[in-house]
Amino acid sequence: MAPPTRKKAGIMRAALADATGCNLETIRYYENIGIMPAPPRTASGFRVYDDSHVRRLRFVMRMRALGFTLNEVREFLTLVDGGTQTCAEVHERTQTHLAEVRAKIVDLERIEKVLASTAARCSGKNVPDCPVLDALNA
Amino acid sequence: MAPPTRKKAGIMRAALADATGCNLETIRYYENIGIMPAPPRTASGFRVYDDSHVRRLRFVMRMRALGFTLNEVREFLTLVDGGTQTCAEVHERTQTHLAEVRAKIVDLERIEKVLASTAARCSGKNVPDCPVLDALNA
DNA sequence: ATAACGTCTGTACCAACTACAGAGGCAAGG
DNA sequence: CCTTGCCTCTGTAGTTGGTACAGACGTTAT
Repeated sequence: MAPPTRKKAGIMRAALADATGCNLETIRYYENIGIMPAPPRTASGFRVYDDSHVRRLRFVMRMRALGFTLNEVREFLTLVDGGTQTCAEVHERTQTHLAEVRAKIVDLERIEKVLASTAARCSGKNVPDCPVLDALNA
Repeated sequence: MAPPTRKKAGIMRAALADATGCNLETIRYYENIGIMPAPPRTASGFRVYDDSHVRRLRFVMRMRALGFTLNEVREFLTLVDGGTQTCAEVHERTQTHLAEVRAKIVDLERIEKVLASTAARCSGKNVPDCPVLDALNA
């Protein structure tokens, strides 16, 4: 029943996509740009993934969901892979990213205010004279 | 002293960039994708802009600064150029965009919370065990 | 045997620019 | 007159983070 080796089952690309929710093509893309390691292949050239790939891809996807760029993901992975990472380094990068996120929020809130107040001046009627366009032209 | 025609002075690309704060290359790009009209040229092929171009480019830049996509800009410009635009249409598109901006803010605030609370669990000390990475791996 | 998938590769496409190479225009200095 | 130097022109490639083909194989089921 058990195959010759007891090593992790081994799944193919579509199964990895299923297991992680990642897009099929994105997996290959991540391999190409060095975010995911090149997995072993079957004799006929098919990629074979295991639990470690599932874990790594989930890690990547969590960082992306938190708005980290792929470069930032790469840096984190380097720290992790090197085994020499310190909490201090990770903390600092996270704080930097947090500051960027907060800056974006401030920016969007400024935009929100302008849009809301401009739109509020609009009658919404079918008239050719529009305060929104006037504001943009001013 | 006055040139044969009294038409607007006529400025070149770099001057338009200066007048608007737009990047030099972006002006040509906007022309290529139909956001800016192709201006008249000198005999030797240099683009000659006037006040109308300055106004249009400023309009585009304001919309971009408010987070509208170039497609949205194009739509607004079509409404304006057609002369048939109604305030109602402009208002609706602005409201749609406003809703998108608000959704982005909500999204970023969620990210901000996760990042802040995760980072807060971090000692910041030079230890190899990192709660941030643990959280990303969980 | 053959249909119906799955996987492989490379490549092109999206937004919204930015940058660069290589050619040519144009004015001023020597 | 010629050169220097800056301007403009064109097309094309690079950026980020993917997505989507096309066309060629591999694998499995009937």
